[in-house]
Amino acid sequence: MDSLSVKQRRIFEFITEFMMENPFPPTIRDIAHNCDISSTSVVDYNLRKLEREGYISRTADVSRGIRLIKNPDKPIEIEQVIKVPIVGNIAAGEPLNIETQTSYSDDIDVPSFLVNDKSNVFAAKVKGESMIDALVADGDLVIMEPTDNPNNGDMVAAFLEDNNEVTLKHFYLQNGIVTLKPANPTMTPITVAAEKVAVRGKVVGVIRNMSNNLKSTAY
Amino acid sequence: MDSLSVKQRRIFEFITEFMMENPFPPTIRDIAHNCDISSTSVVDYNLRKLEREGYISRTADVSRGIRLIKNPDKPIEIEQVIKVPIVGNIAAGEPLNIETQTSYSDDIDVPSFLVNDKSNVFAAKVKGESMIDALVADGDLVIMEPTDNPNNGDMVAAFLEDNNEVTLKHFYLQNGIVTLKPANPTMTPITVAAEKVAVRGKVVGVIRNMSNNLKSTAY
DNA sequence: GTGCTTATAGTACATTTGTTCTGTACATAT
DNA sequence: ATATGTACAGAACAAATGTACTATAAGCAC
Repeated sequence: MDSLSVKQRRIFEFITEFMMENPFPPTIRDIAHNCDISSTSVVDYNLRKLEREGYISRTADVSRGIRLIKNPDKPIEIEQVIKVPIVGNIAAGEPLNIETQTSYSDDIDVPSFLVNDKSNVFAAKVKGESMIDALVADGDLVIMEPTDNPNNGDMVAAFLEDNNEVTLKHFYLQNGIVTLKPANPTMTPITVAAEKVAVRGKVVGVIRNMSNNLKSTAY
Repeated sequence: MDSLSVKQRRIFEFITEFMMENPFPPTIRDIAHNCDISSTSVVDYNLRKLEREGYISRTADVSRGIRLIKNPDKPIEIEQVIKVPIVGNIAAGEPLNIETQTSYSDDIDVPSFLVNDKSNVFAAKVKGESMIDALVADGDLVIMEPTDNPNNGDMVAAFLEDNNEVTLKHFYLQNGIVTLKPANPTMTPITVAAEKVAVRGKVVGVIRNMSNNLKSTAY
């Protein structure tokens, strides 16, 4: 008596479909008609069960007072898109200042599967071809999660003191020595003392927009 | 008699707020109480005006049958996210069959700025490291717009008859000869006769998810 | 002034819609 | 067999809710 019956699943599915086409939930009778149920009481009966099991929530005495809580089939998808601030540009030779998060809300909508319920992620636009060894092109949008002690193997945005530049590489720390490996195996890694490296964030995603890319990459 | 009155804006705003907190629109009386209107007929009167001006749409005889159409203050933001089907994998040596768009709706939410109001775009997942010269890594999601005659300079998914594989390259056609240039300038281009190349689609975006990338790219 | 439109109020009505009650059928356990 | 719980049907009820009608007041044109 824990899982849902066929009818309950059918009802839940119908409510989901209905709410994709309408900005309001169906009525009890809408459900009855569409799920081949002859009595409103049966719908109520099954809705109570759905509510008890936590799949929906209802507001008493309110027409269409149904809220979808969790989906029995698909994994719970709260929001399919998350707003992420664009904090600036990443470019070799220029520091990436995350603090300069000015009030102008230059946000971007990022698919939630890139962000995995982390709340403090941010985005930066890559300027120049200098990150090409990390498979990141000019104009790419890099989604990052702030951290200053990444795990080995993470792709990070690292500030190199000596070169005075931010670079995207895979991070490996061993015995106080940091090895930064490019994503492209044909390029050679960089090795520096840990004190000379400041990790700004860990890359969780890259978005490349080529739909209005007019520049002919002739070379 | 074209623009909205203060009360109409107030009503529109309340509906918006209400629908941010509830999965259903307010009733006529909800609006009356919250907008300091004493009569349901006045709400109806103003809703009719809002509908005439195109800000909302109503469904007759249906409780809470209000839909928000456009916002008088903020710019219209139709959808910030677009569902795109994932049609399969791109991998060297395997054909990319777009036709195999089975009913299992394996869709993905893509930020609309990648898709630029094109409706028939699709996505494919890249398998293997063979596209690395196009700055595309294993596991990347490639967003494509179907076409068989791309413009010069477009990044395309091209099927090479001789090699029997799909590859991502910049496309250049001249005198019946197709030149496929990798995105990475250090790699060398491929030159083939036009008949030997079948372009499947034009790449409009790339999405890379590294948030749960557990494989250590050790090499 | 008259006539017209706009904006509002009050009220009544009809429909929509959630809730409840009673009854039946079936399976399962005691 | 009796009891119990689940699942459903039908109907009646009450509350929620959209719609319509009438009336009043203010502004504006003529």
